Amino acid sequence: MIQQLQQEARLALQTFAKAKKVDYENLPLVQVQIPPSGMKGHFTLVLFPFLPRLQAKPDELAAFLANHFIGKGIPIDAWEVVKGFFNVSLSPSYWLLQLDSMLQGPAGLSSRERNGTAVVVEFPSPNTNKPLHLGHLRNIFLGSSLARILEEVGFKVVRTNLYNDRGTNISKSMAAWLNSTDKISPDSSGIKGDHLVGIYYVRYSDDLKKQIKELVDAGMDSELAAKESPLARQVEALTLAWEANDAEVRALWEKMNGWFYQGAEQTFERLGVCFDRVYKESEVYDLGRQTVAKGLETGVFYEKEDGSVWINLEDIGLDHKLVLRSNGTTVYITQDLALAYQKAKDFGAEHSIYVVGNEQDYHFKVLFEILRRLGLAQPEGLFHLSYGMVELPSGKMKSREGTVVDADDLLDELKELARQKADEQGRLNHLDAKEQAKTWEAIGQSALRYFMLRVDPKKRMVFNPEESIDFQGDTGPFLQYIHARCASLMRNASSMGLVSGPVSGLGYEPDEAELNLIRKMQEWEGVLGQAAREYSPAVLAHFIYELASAYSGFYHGHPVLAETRPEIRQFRLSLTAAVKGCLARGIGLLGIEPLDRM
RNA sequence: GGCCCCAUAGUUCAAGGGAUAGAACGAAAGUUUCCUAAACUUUAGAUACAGGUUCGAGUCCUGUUGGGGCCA
Repeated sequence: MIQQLQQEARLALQTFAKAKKVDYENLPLVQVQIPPSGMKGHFTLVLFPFLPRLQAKPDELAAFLANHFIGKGIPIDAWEVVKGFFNVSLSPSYWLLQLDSMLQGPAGLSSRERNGTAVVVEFPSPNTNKPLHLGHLRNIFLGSSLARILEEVGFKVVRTNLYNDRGTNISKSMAAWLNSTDKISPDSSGIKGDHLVGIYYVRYSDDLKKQIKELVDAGMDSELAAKESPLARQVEALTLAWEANDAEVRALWEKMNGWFYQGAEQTFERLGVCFDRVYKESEVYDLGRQTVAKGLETGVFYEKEDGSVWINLEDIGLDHKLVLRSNGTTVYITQDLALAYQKAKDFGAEHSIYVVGNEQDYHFKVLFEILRRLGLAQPEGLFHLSYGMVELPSGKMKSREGTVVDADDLLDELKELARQKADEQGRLNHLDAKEQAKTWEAIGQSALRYFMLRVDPKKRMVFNPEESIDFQGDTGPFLQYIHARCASLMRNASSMGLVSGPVSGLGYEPDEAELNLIRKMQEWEGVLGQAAREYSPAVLAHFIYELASAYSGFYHGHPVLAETRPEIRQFRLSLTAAVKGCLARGIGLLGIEPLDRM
């Protein structure tokens, strides 16, 4: 309806302008909004911008528009003008018909022109030397929710993941493992593989610190000590040996990475994500050299005397950027070039989205520019979904200070919290143990997911592990709760022999709260489109909360099954069914499994 | 040193250049013989500072301060 009002208003204003003999071709689009609560009307058209241009008074313009709308069959019931705001109300029968069509099933999306277009979404691309942490969770939630949203609006989505499985980081874990006397494995210790690799990584850091301190105490410069310590040298040697294909080092590397994959995949499964294609840095990095060689031929890159290869990006306000070291080893961006090439070959996708933290903004600016110059990508098809860092109240997470919030631990804690709450209130006693456990998990995850997704991806966010996540108020469990209540109501209805159905023939005039709910649901398509356009699940998250909250208010003041007048009872039951469907769909797009009982 | 991002109630988050800046948590008060009280209702409380553009600025521009990030 918003679109229809906008289009018709445009036509009407053009006609009006013609009659006034003023420029009618460059009129801006009319803003159509929802009026603030307390104002009359279902929709607002903002007339301010047109008043001087059309030399008209608000009343005059509003009357003209109202006439036009009515002439076009838009069921205007009432309208009024407040300052430059033109508020229109539609007839109750219009809203009842709207509800009927919502009950038919999911609102059809009109923007089908994108149908079938492929888009690659890459996330969360972890290093293989440490288990997943809070930051990865934000990444995963964003990536997987965005993938669902894009599918919903008609894209064909390919989910990819890139394991950063080689180089200094994993060498550090390997060094610590080699130096250890215990040499434990996941099988021997029962420790989850990714955590075990992380334990050795931390051990490396601790030992390195000790070695550096000893050297510094012996009088060495601290920078030199960091380079010259035995551990640092060992790591360098391991990395070189890996590059040289040393069989022993490769075997150990395979083994420890294998531990990591096993652990990480377990966590992915718990989170309900799976990937269509998994890349490993070790498999593509060599291709990077070829890509650089090609770029040298075509003059995109240039070579310095020492043999290192660079690109000059001064003309777009960036500086010179290294793409290949003088010793022939690749840098970070070399591999990304290779991977982009590989992805283009594998999927030929027109769109490629990288879900990566905003500390890499500069990196992606450079990467996209290089890809463009190499002719490997259409610039408008590339998007860096740059999300803000997750911080703790004490500041950034630091592995050195042991303040990193582990993903698995956090999921466990939230599940436990959900269990405690449910137990206190004896809520899930009627379910069997398996169902109970599933429900706790779903509640815990809904809390975490919603907590992180409701924040604008671009913004950094603060996570307080002490207070953990609330289950009250603007939270995932609240959404679940409202959905479960709707489900419960529908169950009770069906045991009374009542079912939802068309409402337009009931002859009932909905009140404000009821109309408001229908109007809210009508926003679904616009909200979904915006979320997809802006790559922002947060937009959808806010909408769902508003809908849930509005229903909650309605529920308290409006008996449904207890209502004695059959037509009202039938209307409210159908309204509830529609809200439940809308909530379930929205929650699902955030990656949250909607619950029927909690 | 160069470049990028951010600044809204005590706290965590909203607000396509439009009306009286919305929620939630926390604080204060209330609601349960009634479809799930993880709920509902009410009260108090905010746009860092200084200019500018505009009919209209939390939003755009400039500067200042404060915070964060990136730079083989």
